[in-house]
Amino acid sequence: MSRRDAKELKEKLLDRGVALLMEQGYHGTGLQELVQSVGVPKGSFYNYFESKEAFSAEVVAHYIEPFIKRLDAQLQRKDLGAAAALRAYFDELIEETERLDFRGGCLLGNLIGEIGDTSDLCQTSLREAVHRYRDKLREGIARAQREGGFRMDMDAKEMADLLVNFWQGALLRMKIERSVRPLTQFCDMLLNGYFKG
Amino acid sequence: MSRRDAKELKEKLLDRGVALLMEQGYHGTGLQELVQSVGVPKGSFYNYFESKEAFSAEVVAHYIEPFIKRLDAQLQRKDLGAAAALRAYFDELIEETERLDFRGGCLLGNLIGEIGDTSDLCQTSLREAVHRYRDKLREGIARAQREGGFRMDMDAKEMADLLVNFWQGALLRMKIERSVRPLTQFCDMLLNGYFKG
DNA sequence: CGTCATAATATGACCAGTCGTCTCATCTTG
DNA sequence: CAAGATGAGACGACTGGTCATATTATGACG
Repeated sequence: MSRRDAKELKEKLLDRGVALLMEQGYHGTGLQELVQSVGVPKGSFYNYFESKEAFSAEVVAHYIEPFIKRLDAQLQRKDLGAAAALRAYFDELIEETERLDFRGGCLLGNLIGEIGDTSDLCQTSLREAVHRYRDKLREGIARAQREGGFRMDMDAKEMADLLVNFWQGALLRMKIERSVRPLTQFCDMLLNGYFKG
Repeated sequence: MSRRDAKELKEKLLDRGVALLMEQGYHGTGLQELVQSVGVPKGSFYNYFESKEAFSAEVVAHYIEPFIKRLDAQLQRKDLGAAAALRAYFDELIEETERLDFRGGCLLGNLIGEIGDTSDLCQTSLREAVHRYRDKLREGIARAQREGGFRMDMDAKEMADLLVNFWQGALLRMKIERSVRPLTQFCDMLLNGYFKG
């Protein structure tokens, strides 16, 4: 197998890892299941990753990047202010959640709950991923403040932290209620309410 | 072993189940580990519980009850209004979290993330536990509204949902930041801010 | 340009251990 | 004596991880 294929293979493993860890969690997902469903021999896995734990830490980083990109894409839109772009971004996520029948939620939140204080490696990876996400949100919030869409008497970073944390909580609740209600309530309360001042 | 002892044994299994599921999650906890640490032979477990899944569903109910009792105890205090009692309750939890070195979080949140959409039995049990907790919070919030401590222009049930969901999110964040900051931010923003109107 | 020794990588059978579940002969108790 | 509790262990499947072997890529040399 050539080196180029090898890179694609690693990508495939990470992609599949996102899906499996989302569906079944860390301990619920076996390496055998992972490699078989990708078509990689079991032993080969360890050519690409040190361990299941190290693999999962990479999966976390692999998972969050597209969300940051999508958020950034909304913030780049010329037809929307930053406040409206944030709302558009979360509306997008809510719609997606509904399409997926309220399954999954956020891989970061799920893994934090399951192994957030038992795996140092994953804890670090999870913290860094959350911080990158938070920083992108802060960017949008700060611009919304300058544009007059959001209140100015709060630190943008603090607001971004509220947003991230509350969103995680709303996603958990969504999973057991099987309803978008917690998510829309989140938007109404923060983006359309508290943050407007 | 007499019937009375048997009842104590079941209680012991549930208590230990709370601790183990909290530390290691559902798939991370083995029945063998559970029964050995309680001193029950492995086979006996199935006299008390149908399956690991049914056991976990019972653990969930067993877990939440003390929290509801503690919240109720604060609400019964004659020296505090309902708003202050709620704040006192969460302050108590925050202090406890710090003592435990930011470990664990909330069993409900952790299990929702891990198996909230793969185990129907547990999903139901989790939803019911959250609802009981939410209803007790609503009780306090409604009284705080009547006493003039909280804003009146919002439904108490909706406010209780916000409280529960946001608290779960803050607990997740606390775990990876290893700091009470997300929890105090939660109190400041909701109890001392948004809810006062 | 072709050859080939060597280095790098891929492979999958295999390890020791654990999983959740269930059985059943034996023992305890009302 | 009947009914339930016990406890040792069987069950097949699976766990994360290893390693000797097989395959492939490499680059100096003829």
